[in-house]
Amino acid sequence: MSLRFAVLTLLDIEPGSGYDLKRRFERSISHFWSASHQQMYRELHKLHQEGLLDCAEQPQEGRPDKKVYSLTDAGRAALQEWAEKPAAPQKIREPFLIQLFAGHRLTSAQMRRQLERHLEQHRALLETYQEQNRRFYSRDPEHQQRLWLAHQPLLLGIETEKTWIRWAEQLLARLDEEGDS
Amino acid sequence: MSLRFAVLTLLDIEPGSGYDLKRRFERSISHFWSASHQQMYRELHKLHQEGLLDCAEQPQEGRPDKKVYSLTDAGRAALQEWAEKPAAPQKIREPFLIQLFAGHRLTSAQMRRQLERHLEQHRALLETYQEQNRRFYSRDPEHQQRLWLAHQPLLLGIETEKTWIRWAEQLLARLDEEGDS
DNA sequence: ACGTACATGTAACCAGTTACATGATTAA
DNA sequence: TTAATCATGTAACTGGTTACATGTACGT
Repeated sequence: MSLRFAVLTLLDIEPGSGYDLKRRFERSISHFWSASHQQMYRELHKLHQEGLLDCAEQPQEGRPDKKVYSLTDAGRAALQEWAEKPAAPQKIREPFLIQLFAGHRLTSAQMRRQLERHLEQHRALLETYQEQNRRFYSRDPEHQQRLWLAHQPLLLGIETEKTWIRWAEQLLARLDEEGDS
Repeated sequence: MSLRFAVLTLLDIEPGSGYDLKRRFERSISHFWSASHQQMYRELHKLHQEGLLDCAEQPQEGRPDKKVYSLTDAGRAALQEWAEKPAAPQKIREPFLIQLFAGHRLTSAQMRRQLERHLEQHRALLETYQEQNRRFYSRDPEHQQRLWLAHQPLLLGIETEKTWIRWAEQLLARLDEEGDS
């Protein structure tokens, strides 16, 4: 259910084509929800069929035609209704933690490598989040004011990554203490 | 792919039936990976077919027969191989953050209600995690020593929940400041 | 000649959820 | 007699991933 409302939300802010949407997804929603272009197109067709979206075909020169989607009244109503409803909190799904759980099958050196690899990945992710954060604060105050709510997930992302990194560093320190036991 | 290795990991620690597995899942792995009993049975059948599991049928009195699964050599090899391999870090998938993103469709009172509802849920989750943590530390030192690695995901869960709660509280405070703008 | 951006799709498959089905035992 | 626990499953559906397909334009 979530993808459809992510799509409706983006098109509510500004109409666009499937291709457009994909890019806007990557720049914003992808921090907390991702989707491939195939999913996007499938969802757009379904939403169109159900009458939640209008579709205007725009012929273009030298490029494939564009299908520009926008919300119908029914679409806006559906989005509104969903936005007010409680959303079920998701559980963590992290394969790496299953590997930790299976840790008795690894030597402590292998375990270290696994942890260090993940640390690297999370540090890199933190870096890109912080970069995006800096970009946000370097824009004009009007922009910051207008989009402050939409900016909050990024802040959560930053804090979550820091938490993960702290945890992994402590675990590494503990692995050192324990030696090869 | 993760479910199959979660199953293999649990059966590597101790053989058991599908029903057993389900309960052990709930007590341990479910903090970071969940599955329904249907998924479990399906996975067990597949793993058995592929020769990664042995199955011993145990007739019981007054109860349905039990199928006790345990790893074959091939199963242990597959688990080992997977445990050494890098695991792709998962992205956050949190519908609530999409709702935040669609925040312009809500009044700030509605937004407050949504946030408070989520805060409650995360506080409750933190409580149950901390309860499990206390139980762990109340057990004998030998037990703590033996399972310290498997206990780490719970610590991560606790810190993650705290982070979430801090973030939501700050957001609430900010909503108050902004008033009904 | 090669890659990237623009633009849209089909098909097959895998993973996860929901609903339904069966049937004995035990404790309130 | 009602609900919970033990124990295993089928079927239909929804959501997500991977692979494949097509074709122009523009820069290097």
